Amino acid sequence: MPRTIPTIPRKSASQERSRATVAAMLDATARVLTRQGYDRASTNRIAAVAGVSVGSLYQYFPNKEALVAALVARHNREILQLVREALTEVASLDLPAAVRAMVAAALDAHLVDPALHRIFAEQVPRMGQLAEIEALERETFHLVRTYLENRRREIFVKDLDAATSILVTTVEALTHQFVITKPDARDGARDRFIDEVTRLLVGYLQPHRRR
Amino acid sequence: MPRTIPTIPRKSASQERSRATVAAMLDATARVLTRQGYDRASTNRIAAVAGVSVGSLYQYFPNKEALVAALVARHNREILQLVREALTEVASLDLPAAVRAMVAAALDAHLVDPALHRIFAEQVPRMGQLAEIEALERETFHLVRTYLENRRREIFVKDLDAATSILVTTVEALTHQFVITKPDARDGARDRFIDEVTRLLVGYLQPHRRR
Amino acid sequence: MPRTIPTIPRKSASQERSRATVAAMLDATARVLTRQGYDRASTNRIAAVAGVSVGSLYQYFPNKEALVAALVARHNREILQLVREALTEVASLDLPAAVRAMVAAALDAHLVDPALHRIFAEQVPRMGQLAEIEALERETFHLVRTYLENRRREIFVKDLDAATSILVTTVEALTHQFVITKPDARDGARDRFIDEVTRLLVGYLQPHRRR
Amino acid sequence: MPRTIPTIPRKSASQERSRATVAAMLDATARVLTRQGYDRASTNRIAAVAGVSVGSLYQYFPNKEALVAALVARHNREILQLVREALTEVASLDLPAAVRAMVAAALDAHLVDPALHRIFAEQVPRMGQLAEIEALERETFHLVRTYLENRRREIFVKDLDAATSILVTTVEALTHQFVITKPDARDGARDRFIDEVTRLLVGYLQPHRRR
DNA sequence: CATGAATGAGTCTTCATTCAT
DNA sequence: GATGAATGAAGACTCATTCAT
Repeated sequence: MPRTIPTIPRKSASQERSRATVAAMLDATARVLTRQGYDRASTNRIAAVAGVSVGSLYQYFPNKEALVAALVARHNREILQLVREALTEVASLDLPAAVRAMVAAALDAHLVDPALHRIFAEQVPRMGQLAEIEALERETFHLVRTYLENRRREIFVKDLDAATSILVTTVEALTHQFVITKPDARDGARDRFIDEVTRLLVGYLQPHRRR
Repeated sequence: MPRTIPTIPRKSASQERSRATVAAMLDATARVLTRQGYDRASTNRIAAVAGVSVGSLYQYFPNKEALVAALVARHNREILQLVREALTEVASLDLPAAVRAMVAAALDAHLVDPALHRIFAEQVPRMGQLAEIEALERETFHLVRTYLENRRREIFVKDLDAATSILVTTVEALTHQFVITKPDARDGARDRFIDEVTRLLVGYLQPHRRR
Repeated sequence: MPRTIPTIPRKSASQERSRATVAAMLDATARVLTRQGYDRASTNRIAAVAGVSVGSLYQYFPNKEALVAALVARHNREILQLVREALTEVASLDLPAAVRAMVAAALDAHLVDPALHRIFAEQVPRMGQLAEIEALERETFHLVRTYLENRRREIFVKDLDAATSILVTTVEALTHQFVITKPDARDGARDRFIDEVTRLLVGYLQPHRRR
Repeated sequence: MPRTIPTIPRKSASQERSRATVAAMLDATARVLTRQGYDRASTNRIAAVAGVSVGSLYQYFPNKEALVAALVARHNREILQLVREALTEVASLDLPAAVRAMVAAALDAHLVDPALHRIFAEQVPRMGQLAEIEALERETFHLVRTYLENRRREIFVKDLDAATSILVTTVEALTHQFVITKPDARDGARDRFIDEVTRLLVGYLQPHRRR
């Protein structure tokens, strides 16, 4: 009996091209967004940069918002990937090591595309309401909360939700600011930053411990 | 005792009217900005809401950016006022009390006009580069740093600048988030929030202390 | 006592200019509509023909539909004027003379701007729903019905509404068709046409009479 | 007697499929036209509704106009069928019966697809110039004229062409209006309508007769 | 023949800004 | 100084049509 050579089904040519086209569009969106800002990012300009016609762009995205949302989604997928991995590996670590890993992961996440991240944060209207953003926040919250829950005996907090929220928000804000203000930080500065943030948060979660 | 006739030179009628007109324009800007968002805030709409003609608006502001910048400046003056007062009164307090006061002041600052604050933070392009914002940040940084400097012996930090930055950024981020997500928080929730943030920061600055 | 010279309040310069501008826009709309058809009548083209900028056009009309509606309204005012006058004068005439006058008035109405009338009838979407059209139809119907009511004894119809409707529709259709197919008809042809239509309708309303 | 094997050459599979495809396209056109109006009826939308690709559509029709024209032609064929049959059967009838039959036929014709008919009449640009429409009008005119010619002695008209034109136009207009304004008319209303129109026209053609 | 992705001219509409009154 | 009509560049989006696969 002839063994059928297993064939991972090739994406049909058209599908592949589609994918490439969409990717090019998102790349162009990111590029225009970071180079020119949200206001100047017109669909025509984006299409031009992507090397396609506006018409094609509208074949894939019903409107400008959807285009930006798709870019946010793609960006978030990358970040979520990092965050998930980091928080998975963290499960067995003790709190200081875990917090340190989280902060490091947050930094990595912000360094995926700092300029883009900044535009998202500062200029995209109704960014917060985007389903993608809410999902990312929810999942991050959930992952962190789960970790803390497992370590409940080691930490000191009345309200786990509140603590999670403070943890997540603080890490995000400090990381964001660090990346914005010190885009060229060397490893040394980076490590010192991580140390400090870790100390801040561990001190909050484990006030009893002498350090 | 003869009552002193107030001699502080009255602003001339026209100057006073000017002020009122400008105030009306800024009010209108704030109103339109919060009601409709940055994109929909056209100068014509703002002028209409202010009850003046576009022409008049351009008599006072060379362009839309300047208009928004002026509003930012006015808003910042209010906030800076609060912050200054709080940080002045704080000078004599010990660290926990001082931090608590700072957090409370930050909350008050955010509650001056949360909706407007949010628009500024999320939609105004190149907000960060505005001279007014940088000035506010610089002054806040400086005030906080001065306080910490005076208490240097009581606190544990290697790098005072870094600590100040972490303090300011963390307070800002947590406060912002609190105001955004819990706009209707009662005093109880508010106090608990302040407690937590204070504990977070005092634990960072005074790790040796038992609490 | 100095007699105040009675001054018919001049329209202020700006108002007058406004009027002229709006008139120019409607003229241009009519022109483009008849020359190029509804599809080709873009707001930019109309503005260009009117000698104003698109922006100005949108200062007066919120969208293309409103522009066309305004033109319809203006056209209708002229027509309604004719119809009203004719039907007022007709009150004292006997039926044959009255019908003849109505038909003549309808012809005049159609000759106000036959090409435009045609475009309205054939190409403007949802023309029938326009308030202006419905109003014109309603008033015409009412005027005719009132006349017929006053002559009720002389005419033979069971259902006055139905008869009015038939009268109005028939006159409109025949007139329309005459103007379309014989745009250059001489007086002779015109009179013969009026004769025939009159005979048609009088025969319907007064079947008993020998003619 | 040997049964004749039917030899009428079956359309080849492909020809049959072609026909079906074209029919589907025209159905889709009609559907989109009545559902969305002429403006919104894009070729892509039509193709989608027809379940074919735009490309296929352009294989059969060189452009949008041709597509609409073909639909008009198909619709006209149905109507012409009705009209022809009616006017053929009418040949032997006396005038009142004949007119009544014509009006009834016109009504039937309008009820083939009233919504589509309306779109044709109100929105399709340059509808009147379409060869299909002119042909339909010409043939109708001719059929009616022939009938009247055969009855010349019984009717009173100076100009047979003019009379035919009045007859045809009036029936068309009244029928159209009836279908538009009373789409749900019961048989009673329908019969009364036919009565009135018949009386109108017979009175015109046979003024001498007492009725 | 069929497909449907791609095209890009053209549409409606908005808005910062100017300037004659 | 105030007014607000006018401007026109620019933006989002559509759609008839083509053509490589």
